[in-house]
Amino acid sequence: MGEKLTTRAVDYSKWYNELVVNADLAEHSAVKGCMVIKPYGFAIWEKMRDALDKMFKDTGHVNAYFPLFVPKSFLEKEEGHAEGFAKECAVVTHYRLKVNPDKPGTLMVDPDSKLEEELIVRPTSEAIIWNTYKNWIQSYRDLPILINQWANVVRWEMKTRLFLRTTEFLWQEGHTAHSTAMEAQEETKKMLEVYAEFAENWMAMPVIKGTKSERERFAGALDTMCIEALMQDGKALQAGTSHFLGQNFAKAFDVKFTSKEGVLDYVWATSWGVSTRLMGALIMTHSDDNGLRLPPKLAPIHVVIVPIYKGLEQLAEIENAMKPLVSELKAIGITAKFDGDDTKRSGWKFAEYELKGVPVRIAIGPKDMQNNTVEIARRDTGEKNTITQENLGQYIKQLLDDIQENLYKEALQFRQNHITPVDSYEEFKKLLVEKGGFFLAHWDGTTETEERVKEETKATIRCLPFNMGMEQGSCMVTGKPSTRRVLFARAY
RNA sequence: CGGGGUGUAGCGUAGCCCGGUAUCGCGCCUGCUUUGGGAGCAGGAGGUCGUAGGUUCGAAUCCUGCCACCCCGACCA
Repeated sequence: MGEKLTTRAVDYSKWYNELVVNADLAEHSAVKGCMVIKPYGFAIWEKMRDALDKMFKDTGHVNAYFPLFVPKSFLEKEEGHAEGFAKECAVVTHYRLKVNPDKPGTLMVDPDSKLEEELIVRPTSEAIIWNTYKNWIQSYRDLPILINQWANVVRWEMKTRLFLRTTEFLWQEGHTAHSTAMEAQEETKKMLEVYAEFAENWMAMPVIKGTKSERERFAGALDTMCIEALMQDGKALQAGTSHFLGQNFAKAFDVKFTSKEGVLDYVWATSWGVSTRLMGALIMTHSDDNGLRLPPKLAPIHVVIVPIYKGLEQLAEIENAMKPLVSELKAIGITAKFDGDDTKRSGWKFAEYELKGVPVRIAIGPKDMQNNTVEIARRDTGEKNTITQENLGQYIKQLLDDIQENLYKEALQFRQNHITPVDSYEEFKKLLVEKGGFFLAHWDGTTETEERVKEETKATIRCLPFNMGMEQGSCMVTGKPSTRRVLFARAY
């Protein structure tokens, strides 16, 4: 981990501020872990959401919506699930306020409005959804159910971090029900693949697919698969998870179906989700010291046109000259913005759009007007070229594709340089500090060893990667026999 | 919840030890000059110094209580 990257990690706050601010309502500490997503930041989220939503639909899923509140008794039903989430729940105990008789002008909770049963603001929706599925499923003919929900959830973490761990966050959660274990397992894997494809093709962020160790597994799941990404400061980030829930929730909520053969059995389940954390991942994967670098597929604005002019007449002249280009780009699906704001100087605009991560900038001034040229700058490399105005549309289309690909290549290169096989615990500890990134090491498969590593180094097992062959070896910590390497890293 | 620290303009700060009505930068407003990489100059607006009390002729400064926030640990997508 170089000095520069450390600095850059700190500076993310500046880029974040373009997109989002921490909620700071009346300096109330309770909402400081929440965030206000500004329009530009939300536009990026919408792009991500739309792309994912289409992928879900293309794989046979439909959207629905379930209640925000989960009765406490529902949450209790699946034991592992309940224990996993108990410590981070916001709880509704009353339903009414009244004017405080002792302190006029202030409100107090009306003690007469105490709820019989507390309501939990959903930290995730398995409980409320499985309580609903119970009524929807009787026969194998009712299966599978392939539902996704776009929603907000609340997890009252002790420590929050913008985008990566906010108290309230936006996400999607898929909840599916199947008649066989195999079908549910296939679904779990399928959705993980969808996430991986989205991360790599849309976010230009390479990920490692794998299975979580028992310790890191989702509360209530039999198996958790994940995609793990590497941030520029050498820390790993879990970017998405897909869980095989077995029959745990069906048993907890008594969801049975009659099979074709007339046998009564519990339903098999999966759940999977990604959140606004992905925006953090996007920023921390591609940003440089000048701000964001957005992959064109997720950029709200693809091209910004900055006029350089003296006087409003010249501005109007340039704007007119650029109108056909804006239309041409629009026709081929490229969003272009002409920034004719006369209250900002061109140099200011250059810096501003770099901060915002707009992939392509066109600058055009009197010289260009005379020569029938424009200056084109690409955000990823900073490269600037003066080119003729002929065929600009096609040129830009190609350029955007190049930028998308280049961002992925750069990130992949960085990650490849930061996957280090290690065979001794000493080497592991040394390189973890000096180099950072992912480490492939042998592990004896026990939770005790995993916990010891975490305690001593703050690194955890990110996953047991797919597509990694068996290999005889010995655990780097205990020396006990091991049949495969697993992926370690310090993580967010 | 334990240990440490800090509250001064929209933001970031100096002043506090050693009491005399608050400094500087960014931002904001006005004017002129500028405009091919976050403009320059001049003028201006904006502060119950976290809060309640105490000491004092006089408190941002000293004392006490309260509140809030930040950092380190326990939790975690």
